[in-house]
Amino acid sequence: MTDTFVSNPSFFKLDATLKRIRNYWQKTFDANKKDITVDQWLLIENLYKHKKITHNELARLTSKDITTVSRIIELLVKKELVVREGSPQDRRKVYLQLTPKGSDKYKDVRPLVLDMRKTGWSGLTEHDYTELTRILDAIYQNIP
Amino acid sequence: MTDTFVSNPSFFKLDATLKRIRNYWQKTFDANKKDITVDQWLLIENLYKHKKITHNELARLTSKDITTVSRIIELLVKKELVVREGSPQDRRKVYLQLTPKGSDKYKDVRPLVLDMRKTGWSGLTEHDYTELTRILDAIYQNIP
DNA sequence: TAAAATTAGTTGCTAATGCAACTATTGCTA
DNA sequence: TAGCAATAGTTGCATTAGCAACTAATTTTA
Repeated sequence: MTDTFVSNPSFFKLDATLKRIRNYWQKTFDANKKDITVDQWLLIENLYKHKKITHNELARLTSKDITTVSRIIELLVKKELVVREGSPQDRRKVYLQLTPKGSDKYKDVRPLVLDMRKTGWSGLTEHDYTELTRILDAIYQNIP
Repeated sequence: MTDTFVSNPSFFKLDATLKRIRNYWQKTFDANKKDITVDQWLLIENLYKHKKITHNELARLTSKDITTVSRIIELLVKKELVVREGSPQDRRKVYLQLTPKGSDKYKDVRPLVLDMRKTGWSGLTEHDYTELTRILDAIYQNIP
């Protein structure tokens, strides 16, 4: 790998792309009055798939800090989309679950998300997706 | 593009990779007592390259909101790494410039950044870099 | 079994993000 | 030229991020 290559700002491009996607998603949520943020959506998506998990597990699944998860969940509880339920076996643990309202929110928002993913990937191939995944995974693994 | 493909969480992977990189950079800055954040570095890097620019131009160059730039600059001014200088021609404009201390900071931190980029890309080829750039640019352009 | 270490989660703090609303200045236009 | 629109930047607000320090509960170990 040459020096000119190394000096190229890939971090910046990653950051810029992600910000653009995040912004597009948020604007679409807002325009459709979904009353939800992008990261709140990510948590709801994972809670829908995994039914009943703890803050810690949700943090691992979403690559978020547990403090961040804790605070986003706080907001979702206030919106009555999530309930917390202490574990009787291990009283340190708190299980999280979508409420019926939370499940409805998931089903309501999901089509929008699929549409936006389609938009982002239009003109690109499955091979492109494989390549992106491979390269990002490699970078991820390279970092100590 | 198939539906299974579209439902794959590329946003999440981008987010996770970027967070990992950012975290690695910040920890390296901290371990070497550089007293700087990743985004503060990005602004310093751009100010070093462009010498004398406004908040607006810096925002465009870094893909940041102008309010974000304004506040990060505030911190850099407090650290005496940047000076603000009003334009006599257009009194709305404020030009930004690195102080000598700011230039020194750039030269001091830059080797660390080059090293970290090398680490992130180890085992990958220039073609991989080209592919990543191409795919991210395509996604960026796809977003309305 | 008592003490120490680990684990789950919360709270305080600082920073980055982006929208809306605001001030100040400049440019445009009727 | 008076008035309106556009531009540059700041401030207020809510959200996400992550580290450190903390409480509470459980597990390990001496």
